[in-house]
Amino acid sequence: MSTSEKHTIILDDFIPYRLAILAKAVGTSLSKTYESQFGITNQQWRTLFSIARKANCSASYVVTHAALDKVQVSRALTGLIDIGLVVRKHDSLDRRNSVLNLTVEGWKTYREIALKAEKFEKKLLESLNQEETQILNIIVNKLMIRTQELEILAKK
Amino acid sequence: MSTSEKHTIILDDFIPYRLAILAKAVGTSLSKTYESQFGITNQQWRTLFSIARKANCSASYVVTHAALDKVQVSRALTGLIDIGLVVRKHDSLDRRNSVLNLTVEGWKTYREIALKAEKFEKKLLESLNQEETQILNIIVNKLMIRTQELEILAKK
DNA sequence: AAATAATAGTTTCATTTGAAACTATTTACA
DNA sequence: TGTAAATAGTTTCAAATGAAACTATTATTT
Repeated sequence: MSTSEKHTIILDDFIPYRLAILAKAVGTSLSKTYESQFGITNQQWRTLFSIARKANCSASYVVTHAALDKVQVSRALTGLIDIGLVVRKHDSLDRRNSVLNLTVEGWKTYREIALKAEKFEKKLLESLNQEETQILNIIVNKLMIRTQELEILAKK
Repeated sequence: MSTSEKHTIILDDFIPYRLAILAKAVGTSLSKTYESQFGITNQQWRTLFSIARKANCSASYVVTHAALDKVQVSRALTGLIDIGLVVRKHDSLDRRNSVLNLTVEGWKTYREIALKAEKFEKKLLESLNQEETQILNIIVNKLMIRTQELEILAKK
């Protein structure tokens, strides 16, 4: 096989690859601001943020809101309850549903992490001008929708 | 703790989260186009593409070029050699280095996957106009650089 | 030249992951 | 009402992961 077998895909220019690399780098960098200090995983902080957003929510709410699967949420909750950041009750009207809330300590931790996360995002976006930041959000929306469309098309 | 403990982070608006969700969705969707058909993992196709890019390369080249760690590359290569897509020799001048190449079958598979990947990317980017596509690339570059800068700052 | 350090790559082992099976409870319908 | 299906969440188990230890080879130092 000769080198005339040329092709066009260069990994560094391939958008799905670039997005994967970028998201991983950003995520790793962010996680350093809370993992060691609070002993909390990515899945746990997403869960924490979801409950902060909606008191008395169920685990299924967290599944949807935090883009985690139910196994991940179950385990994240076990951890958060263990370290006293979350309390779980059961819905008396439908005992299958859990009723989740942050403890006082949970709110405190949440606020600290939220502050750090905001600072991180702010610093990250300092590299973009206002127009770019705006377009970034539009692009992410469009690509999310497009990916879902392609999924549906592929199934047919 | 009352609901006056309001905060500002909404997961859906938080860029690091949005990037993670998007990259995962795009990656999962793309992987469906090759995983089942070719029995190849994400790490394996990245390795395949790197070797296609540079014949006679070493595993370390793949590590850098495909953004994988050396354990991942080692395992990806074992798999690719097993199924006959890659051959490995040793550099006679420095026997620590491997010399990697695609087999005829490897080139064939590569071309088929490259074609699918290109089609996928094309379809994905159809949702953006030309200006947006251009800005997307600029943004990804800027954010990558910025993330590296923040990493360095954090270490100090 | 022998000892030490560095490099390329592999293997091991403990942890993380997620699909599938499971428990508990509620809803649908025969 | 009793049986089947659905839903919420947990546990299990097998596979994927990655840090650290390892092998093999080459480079550097004394």
